[in-house]
Amino acid sequence: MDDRLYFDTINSVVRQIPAGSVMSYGQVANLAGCTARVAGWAMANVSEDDVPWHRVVGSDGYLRIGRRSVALKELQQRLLREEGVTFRTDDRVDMARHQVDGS
DNA sequence: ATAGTGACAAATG
DNA sequence: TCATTTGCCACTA
Repeated sequence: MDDRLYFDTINSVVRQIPAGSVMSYGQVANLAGCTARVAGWAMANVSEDDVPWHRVVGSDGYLRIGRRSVALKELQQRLLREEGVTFRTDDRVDMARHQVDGS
């Protein structure tokens, strides 16, 4: 796993997300110059502590964490709430308020 | 080299 | 509105 191609680029993009804001995987992917799947792969394999992976959510605002990792999902939700991110009753992020305008 | 998989997303039916 | 398909790119067996 030394290639990391987009790995580093994606990490740097995610690091620039301000606290209290979120980005969709597609948004990160666009800025990093790759596709949404690669962004998801990068988040799934992130191992550095300075990467706020919890600020990356699905384009529809849902916290998508595969393999039914409920604990991880709740962790993400908790971290976001600490930063002032508000959630709707559907357990999804209020994108209109917190999504970063990259374009 | 081929096939299957995945923390995605947009298009279809 | 929900379920399925397709496009996408990297990884693993």
